[in-house]
Amino acid sequence: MQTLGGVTLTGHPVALPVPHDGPDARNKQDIGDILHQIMTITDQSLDEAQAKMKPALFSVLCEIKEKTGLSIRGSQDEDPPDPQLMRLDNMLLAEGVSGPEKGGGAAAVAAATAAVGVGADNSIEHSDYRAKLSQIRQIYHTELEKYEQACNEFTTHVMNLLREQSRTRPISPKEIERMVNIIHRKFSSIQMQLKQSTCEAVMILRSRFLDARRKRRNFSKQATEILNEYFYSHLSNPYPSEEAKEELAKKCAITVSQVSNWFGNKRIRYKKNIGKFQEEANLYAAKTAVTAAQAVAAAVQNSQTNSPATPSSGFQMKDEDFQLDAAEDKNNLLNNMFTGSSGSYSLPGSGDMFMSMSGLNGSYQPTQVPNTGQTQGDSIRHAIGQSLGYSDGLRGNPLYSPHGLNGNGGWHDAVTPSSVTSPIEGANSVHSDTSN
DNA sequence: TAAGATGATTCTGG
DNA sequence: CCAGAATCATCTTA
Repeated sequence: MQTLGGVTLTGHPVALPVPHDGPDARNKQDIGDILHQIMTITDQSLDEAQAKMKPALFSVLCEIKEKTGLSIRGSQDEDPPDPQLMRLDNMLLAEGVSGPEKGGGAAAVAAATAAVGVGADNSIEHSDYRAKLSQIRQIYHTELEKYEQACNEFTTHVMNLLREQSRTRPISPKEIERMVNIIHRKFSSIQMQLKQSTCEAVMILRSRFLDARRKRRNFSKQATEILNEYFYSHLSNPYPSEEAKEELAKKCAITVSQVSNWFGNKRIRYKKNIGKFQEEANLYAAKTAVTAAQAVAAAVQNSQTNSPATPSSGFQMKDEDFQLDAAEDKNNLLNNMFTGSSGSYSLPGSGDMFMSMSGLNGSYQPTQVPNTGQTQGDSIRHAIGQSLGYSDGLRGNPLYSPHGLNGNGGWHDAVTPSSVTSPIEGANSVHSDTSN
């Protein structure tokens, strides 16, 4: 066991050699010996001593540092998931900026599209949106990668530095780890900024995209025609079913919600000013009638060759549920279709045709038909009523309203005779029908 | 360029 | 949630 000044390296005191020869010479020699001894001890074992002391000192200092360090920033070590960061992440994922590469953002485009409702001619805008989105995505990923790389580089650098410094000052691995965490936190806050600005960019892009959609475009003439045809041929109940809407949407190359919008607007505007729409109604009534007549003729031909003549053997025409009950009625229908004694024509595009035809020349009375010949009017009505199975209760219904509008609410309520402004329409036709 | 038309949105009531 | 009503914003037309 080496000693140093009477103290062992482990700190236990030892007895120094006591000189007992001569008082002076002995003392001198003793001191010299001791000094020599000390010198020898120091020279020989300083390194060894250091090697033994240092870890002890190191751990003590680290412990002390640890304690103070923990008290200072112990609370920061917990890393609760930042709600804002989570929101940003979710949004980026939803927008297709982060997440899988292919198809990313398609959902967002679809959502944006559905929210506004767009026609088929917007694929260019779609691709534009997608291109811009992928641009944002690319920038985002490049930046993210850059940040991550920088973060890693810096972390390694700091770690190396700390390891290096740990030779000369008390730095525990735990502290290095903590330092790494701090660096990561700093970088993640930068990342958050990146995510935030990316989100902003996406929002801006999206709002521009949506604004572009807001710029309404009139439907094509063809689409309006199809919609009007449907509307006027279902005037008593212009509420297309979901299937009908889908069909119309398909035909018109618009969305179902646009069809709904259109019908909503149309119902309101028609109801507000029937007179204004009368001409249009007549036009479409006639138009539909022609197609209907053609279809009926075709059906007659068909029925004559096949002659099923069963009441339930209906046939489908376009979107409407036309049903012919008997071959006899089909013939009646054909015979009477274009033979109104008043000179007006009554064509069975559908049951609602009567409503729009009512204002054609003022002579047509949809249900009562007082001034047309009883035979003619009745036969027409009979033929059509018998031939066409309408769900709106046209057939033989004395309460049938020419505009499908009565005083009971819904489509049948809002129009009072006074609101019928058309001079040719004849307010009493409405009135008489509804009051009957 | 004003007026009207029209598609979309928002609010409200059932 | 849906339809009606009011309203907005844009497009079309004279």
